[in-house]
Amino acid sequence: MNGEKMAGNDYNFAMIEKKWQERWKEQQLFKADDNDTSREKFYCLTMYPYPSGVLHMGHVINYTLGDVIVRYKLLRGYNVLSPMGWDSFGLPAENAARKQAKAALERGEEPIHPDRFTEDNIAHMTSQMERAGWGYDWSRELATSRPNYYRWTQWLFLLFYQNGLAEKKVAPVNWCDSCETVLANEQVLGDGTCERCGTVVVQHDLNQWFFKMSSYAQKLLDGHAELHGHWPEKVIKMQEEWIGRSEGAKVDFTVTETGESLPIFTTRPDTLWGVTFMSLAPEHPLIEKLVKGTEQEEKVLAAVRKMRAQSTSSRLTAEVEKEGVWTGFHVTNPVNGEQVPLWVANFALMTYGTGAVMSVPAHDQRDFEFARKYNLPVRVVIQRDDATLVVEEMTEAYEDPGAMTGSGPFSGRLNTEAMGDIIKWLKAEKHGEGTINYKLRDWLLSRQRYWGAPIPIIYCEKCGEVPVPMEQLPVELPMDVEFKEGGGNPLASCEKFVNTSCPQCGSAATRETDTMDTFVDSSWYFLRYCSPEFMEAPFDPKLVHKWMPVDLYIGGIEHATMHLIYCRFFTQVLHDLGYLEFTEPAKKLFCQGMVCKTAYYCENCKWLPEAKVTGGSKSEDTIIGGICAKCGGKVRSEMTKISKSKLNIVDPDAMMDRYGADCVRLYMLSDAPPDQQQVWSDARMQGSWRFLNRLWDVVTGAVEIIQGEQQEIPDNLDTESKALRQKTHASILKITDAIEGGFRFNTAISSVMELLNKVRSAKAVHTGVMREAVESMLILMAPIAPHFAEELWETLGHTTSIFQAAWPRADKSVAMGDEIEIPVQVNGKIKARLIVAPNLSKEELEKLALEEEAVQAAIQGCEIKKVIAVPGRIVNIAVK
RNA sequence: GCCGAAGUGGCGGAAUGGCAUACGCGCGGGUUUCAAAAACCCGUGAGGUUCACCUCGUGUGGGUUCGAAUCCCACCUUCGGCACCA
Repeated sequence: MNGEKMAGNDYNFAMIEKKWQERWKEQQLFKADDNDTSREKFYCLTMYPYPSGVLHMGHVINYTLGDVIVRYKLLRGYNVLSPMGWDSFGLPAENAARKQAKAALERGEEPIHPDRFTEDNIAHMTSQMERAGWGYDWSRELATSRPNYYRWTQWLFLLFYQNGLAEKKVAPVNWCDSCETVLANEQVLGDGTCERCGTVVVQHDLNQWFFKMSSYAQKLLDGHAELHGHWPEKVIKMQEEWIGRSEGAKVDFTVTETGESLPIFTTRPDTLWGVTFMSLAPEHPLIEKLVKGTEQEEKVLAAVRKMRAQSTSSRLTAEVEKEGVWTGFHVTNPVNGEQVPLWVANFALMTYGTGAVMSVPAHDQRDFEFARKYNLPVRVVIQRDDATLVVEEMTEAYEDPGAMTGSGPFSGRLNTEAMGDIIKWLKAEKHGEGTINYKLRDWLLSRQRYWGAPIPIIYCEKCGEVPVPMEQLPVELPMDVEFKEGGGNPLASCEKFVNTSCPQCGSAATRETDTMDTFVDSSWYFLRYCSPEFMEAPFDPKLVHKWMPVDLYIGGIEHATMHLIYCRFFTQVLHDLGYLEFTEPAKKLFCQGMVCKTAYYCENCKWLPEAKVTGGSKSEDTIIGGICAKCGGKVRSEMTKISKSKLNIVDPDAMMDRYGADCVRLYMLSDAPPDQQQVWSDARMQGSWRFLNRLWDVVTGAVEIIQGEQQEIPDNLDTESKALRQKTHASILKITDAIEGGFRFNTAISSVMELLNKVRSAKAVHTGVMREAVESMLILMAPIAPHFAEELWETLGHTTSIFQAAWPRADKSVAMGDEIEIPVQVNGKIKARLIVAPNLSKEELEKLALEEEAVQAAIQGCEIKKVIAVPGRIVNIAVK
């Protein structure tokens, strides 16, 4: 059972782990008590998984961390809420159905429905989770694809709709050809590819559903104040950048020829007098309107089409050559009445500001490059103080502070100082006003796919867009729909679903066939866990009040600008609508590191599994100088995140078969702090295994000695017993600190190892001291290796679960010991060591240090300048 | 380009102003064994050496301090995020 590498007397993890998993289930160890008011609550949430069917190492580190903290908090006496559920809507289930639809039909079978696919996966992953020993209150389990959950997702959509926070509008949106759906801004990566599948996203103007998240930009930023110190600064920073606040002014230009208003946003109103042209985004609606019927219409529209065809991605990278076309029109600058040409430029973005940019080539690098390319004038209105800018000699824009020139009433003033006055002046002169702009856009939530929560809207010819009455929810997904590859959304072709009657007037109407982004589902699941059976609303306010906010949220940093923004947005909206008393969903956020392992790459055969690398020599866990078994080419190695595509995956099931769940859990936490990258190493896994077996041997070996009548620990212990007792108490202190001060389980584990080494080398210690050491080790290890600790706890004669024991309390004076070693330095070099009482005074330390023979020798013939004695730490003698 | 984090033995890492390299891995030696594995014990930063001793040593160069891996300045390297956002 234990695998070929294990010796015969290794502990039998398979039997033990099963036994305790069953006991915990019987005892309902992880049942959170809604009615308990005596214990403090602790809501520990780990990001729920998409039920792909199998656990991967990312899940293992995430859920192990959560479970260790849950068990630690149980030992500290908290009423812990540790729920688990499934992010079970989404493309893979639907794609699987489509993919095998044809083959199934040929066999005369129905393809596997996404619902069955999903539920089967959930069943399998649940058993994997139980096997890993992760403790959840399964009575609160939820799956977002079940009607009793998505009914409330729909309810929340309607709530947002009723409050003007959900709307359908035409906008330029991201379309992924491979996923056959639109995507939210947050789901398009920096390089313009789909976050899910890597396909380059294209832009279309489409009529889509949005949540008005942009109106929460400031609130989302303000909320960070509460999160500083409790969320990783990196995540807060990423959100700040994503929200992208910038202060500036809105200034009203007008189209000279037509008198139409054309507002712009600028952060540099101090350069308004240097405007020499205006740039419009290619998507700007004004372009078509203006050029219609003019002689340049064809030329302008052709250029605009070309610019729009460039994907978002290439438009967004700095290397792309600036391109533009003159519309034939001009705009009038309100500050000086000047008329400057109106251009269309590929670097102007419709999705930021007003889609129109005032161009000041002397003081903006983009405008400068554009002006030089199209021979547009450059005018200096900010002078540097160390030299004089001369337009003809400039090779780049001058963007630093300086004195304003040729700027009407502001000439002569330092631009940075005048900024506030300029904005006041603009307002007084009715040319514009100070304003704040954000990069954050509205959240595009509709998806042209089947496997999601249907958007509960009906379209009626008479009444228009009509929300489904809340009491008619859920709008259920029809089960008998047809899946076929490239067949579009099966909902749209399901007449039974589409055709309905108007809830207002009763006449024939059609349903919205788009479903919601799965990030909508996950924006409120933590609320549902508080009252999973509640049937009057998405959550029971009383229970949400009891459990929320989440005390600790654990998950990957990849959600920094997706899920973690969305769920904050939902929480703030629900707060503003009076449903929640708090504005932030999670008090503390912890992001675990990636699990990495060596991957191998051959120029010809691409990524290789380790088994396909031959020759070379193995150093640690990496083959160096190996050869590709397929083509004989050289293989290079790279330490990288475990992933299917790089063929360096580790199968958690196989590891648990071989070493047991406790050992895998222990290993995951042993090597590095959990927020750092973890390096997977089979060799080090063996180290964890050895440690568990040593501990097992020590405890089982100690049973006989300590099982007799319990002995009080006397005051006059022998030296060795005293030393062990001191180590025990010092370890408890150190381990508790390591966990409380940032979940540094790696140092906690090494402290237990040190204590174990001490116990092992102890010859004849007092049995009370031995019992204290051994029991402390077991409780300290219980969160990490729970089955193992339970079994030994029982072996020691305890009849209740170790998780009903209390976390050990350290006596600080015992932990300190009676004597400590104090190094004595001369000019910073150690010359001697003193063994003294820990509380020995500064004066006595100084005296003892100077009396030391080695110190005397070292300071012979020198003049003592200063003696620094730090009680309990060090003595340093500075000499000349 | 901008912002941030990090850089310590052969390796993962510990020490956050006071004994650098805890703990573990690996490696070397030993015990046990017919043998191997496992287990156990000892050793393991580099260089020197008069071997119970000395010198050097935490990316590089400076600085502050009695004392710096830790604080400050500059630089190098690696990783991460952002990047035509007006």
